[in-house]
Amino acid sequence: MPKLKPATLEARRDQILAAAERCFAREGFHQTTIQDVIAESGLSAGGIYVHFRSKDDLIAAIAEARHARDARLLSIPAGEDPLGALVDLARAFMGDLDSPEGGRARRVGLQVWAEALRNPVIRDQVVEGVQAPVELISALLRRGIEQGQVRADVSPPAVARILVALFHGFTLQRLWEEPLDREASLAAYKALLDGLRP
Amino acid sequence: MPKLKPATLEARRDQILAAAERCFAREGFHQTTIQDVIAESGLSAGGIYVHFRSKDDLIAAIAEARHARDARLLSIPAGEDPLGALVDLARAFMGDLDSPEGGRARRVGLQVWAEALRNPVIRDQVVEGVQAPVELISALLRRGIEQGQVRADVSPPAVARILVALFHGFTLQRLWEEPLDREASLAAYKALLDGLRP
Amino acid sequence: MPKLKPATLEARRDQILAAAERCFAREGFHQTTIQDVIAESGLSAGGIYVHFRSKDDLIAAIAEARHARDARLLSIPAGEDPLGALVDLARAFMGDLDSPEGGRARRVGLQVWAEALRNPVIRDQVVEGVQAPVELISALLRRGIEQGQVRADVSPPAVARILVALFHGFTLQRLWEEPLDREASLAAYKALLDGLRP
Amino acid sequence: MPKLKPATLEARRDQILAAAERCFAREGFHQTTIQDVIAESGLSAGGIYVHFRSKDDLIAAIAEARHARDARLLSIPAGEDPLGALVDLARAFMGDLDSPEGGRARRVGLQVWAEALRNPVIRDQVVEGVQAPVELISALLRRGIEQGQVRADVSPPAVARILVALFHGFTLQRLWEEPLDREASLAAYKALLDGLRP
DNA sequence: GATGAATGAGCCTTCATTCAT
DNA sequence: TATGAATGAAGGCTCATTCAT
Repeated sequence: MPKLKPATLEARRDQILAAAERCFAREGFHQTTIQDVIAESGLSAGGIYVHFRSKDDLIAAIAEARHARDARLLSIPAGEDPLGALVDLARAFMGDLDSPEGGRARRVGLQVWAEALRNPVIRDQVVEGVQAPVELISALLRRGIEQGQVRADVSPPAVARILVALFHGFTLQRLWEEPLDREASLAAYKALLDGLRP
Repeated sequence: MPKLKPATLEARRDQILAAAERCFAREGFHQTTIQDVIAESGLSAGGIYVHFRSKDDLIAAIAEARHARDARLLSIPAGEDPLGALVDLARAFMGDLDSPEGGRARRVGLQVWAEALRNPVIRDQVVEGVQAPVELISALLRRGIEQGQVRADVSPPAVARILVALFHGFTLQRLWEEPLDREASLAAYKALLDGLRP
Repeated sequence: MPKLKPATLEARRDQILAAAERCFAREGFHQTTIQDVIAESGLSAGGIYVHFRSKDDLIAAIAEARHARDARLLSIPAGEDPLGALVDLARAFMGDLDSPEGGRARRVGLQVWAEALRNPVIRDQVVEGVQAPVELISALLRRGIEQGQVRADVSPPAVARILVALFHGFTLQRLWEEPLDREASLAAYKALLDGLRP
Repeated sequence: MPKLKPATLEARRDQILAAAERCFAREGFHQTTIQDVIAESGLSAGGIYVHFRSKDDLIAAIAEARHARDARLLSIPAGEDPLGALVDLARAFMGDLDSPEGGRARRVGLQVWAEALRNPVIRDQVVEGVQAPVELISALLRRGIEQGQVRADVSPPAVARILVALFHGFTLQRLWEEPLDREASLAAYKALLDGLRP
């Protein structure tokens, strides 16, 4: 018989997660101290530990949240034209990348990518997070092949992986604040996609 | 006027850098302690500080070394066929990625990419490190356009950026030890490059 | 004027004390957390503080309870034979020591003995707890001297203290789970008591 | 090739142990903070950890030191008269108890006795520490039986255990600063020893 | 009265860095 | 120069206690 309503508890947890995300986006996991999160969240030292067992637990929760967010982004479904859908996907992706929330998520995402090298749990999460877009794009390509809009001599999953890699790499350049011309990038991307036509 | 021969000094420095690289590849910058580097290098605590002013200085040196190494990789020159050169480039890149030394360098590289978000000096280094391949590939593409092997309606630097992004993203997937079929990946890459033909 | 019936209040208090005794017997005063007592008692954090002002207060209550229990054990009265009564006393003492409840009480007792070094209130309690058996045994010995069953050249309180010391030391060995042969110990004890005969 | 001479290192270790003993004698193991030991020793926070892995390690070392000290006290050998030797033993024991150093050792000893209930390593040490005097006294008694100075119907180890218990219990009363008359206590002890005569 | 989330002082420990030898 | 014991400022976390519900 909990004293606070579960919703309130959940809200507190989210409050901490949001504060942690801001901190982690700013300073990275290991340069952020629990004190930073405390200050950012407005709670007290012990308060964090009511909701998270340890700093690592908090990091895991953040990684998990980012993972869930990425999955949500993929809901962009395909229309009639698979290659057009791939362009739409890129456009949506770029749009999210430029939003403050998306930018923060990506900054944390890069920390997660790096952390995946040391933490098997996070690694599995990251790999699983790659799997989903690969499968979505593979499905689009398979449909394109069936419909004769995509050449039949390419392996859909291999191309899908390459395209996901392209998105990831683009994210990196965006995070480093390199001068990216969005439309020129899209045009270049479309040119490459032309290579998939029969 | 150092008492030891400069060569000996340089050797000591390299010994520390090599040890640090192994540590950083294993645990990341911030989870690696100076004690770890000391143990790995076989030197003493004070000994490190003769050659590096601080841990940050050591990290900067490692980042710089990685930067230099990347630049060296780019020496693969282009032959007559620009698009063929892009394939050669990818092949060389993949080969390096699979070598133990290259793998370690990339693991550290991912740490550097993440660190670039917090450290302006490293960020500039990383951006500069992207610039070089972008320019190399741009040059290839420009030549291709001139020679009529590449369509004229694409922006060489934009395509170059996209291709570099693709390499970066591919590196990530490789580091996460996802199951990558090298030849299928190359075939997919070649298919995309076909989109650049006139 | 409490709203709950005093009996209920008392029962809650005893419930907490019983839980605390189990915890203290297991882990000692300072290694037991209030959380441990809460978990053991099935109550809530705040619930403890309705009945005890602080952890120190709880420790004091436990020490007091042990003190009261010890006093109750002393009700073994003497018969006609003072030296025989001393043997009966030892037998009763050993019996209690071997009971689960007595064992737990002694484990806490040892914590109390240690705590007496730092806490004057507990020290006074402990000293008072020694006083009682010393006086009981002194009285027995005095009677023995009067009746000619005990040699007259010994100081009853001094011998009594020594005998109480013997009991305390025996308790220690029992708590450390050393291999003690009860009958052999009693025989040795009786032999020493023979030294008190005229 | 250590920088400081091993002797210096050992001295530092002893300096910490001495400071820790003073603290532990004053406040007990768990109420003493590492900060207390630091302040008492004059070292710095990290300095402790060069010589001891953890607070528990420090406690173990103190317990070990006490153990070694106790063993040293036992070197009082027996002369011709076993019962006389038992009196000498008691006298030496009391003398040590009254010395400042011995008092401190006993205060820590009581903490060790209590800790033995929770810590198997310390328990074994304590049990071993009891074994030694038991064996010494057993040997005395056996010799006494052989020489006809001690009655033959008692079990030497059982009596020895009882006598050690007596010493332990006496120590407790001394630590609680109860009013003990040394000569009266010795007389009472001697009276009990008379019970061992044939 | 009871609950349990929250508080915050303080604990043990780490670790980059220094400096006497 | 090299050594490694020592420094001391944090860092992560605990836990006795409180108080809004």
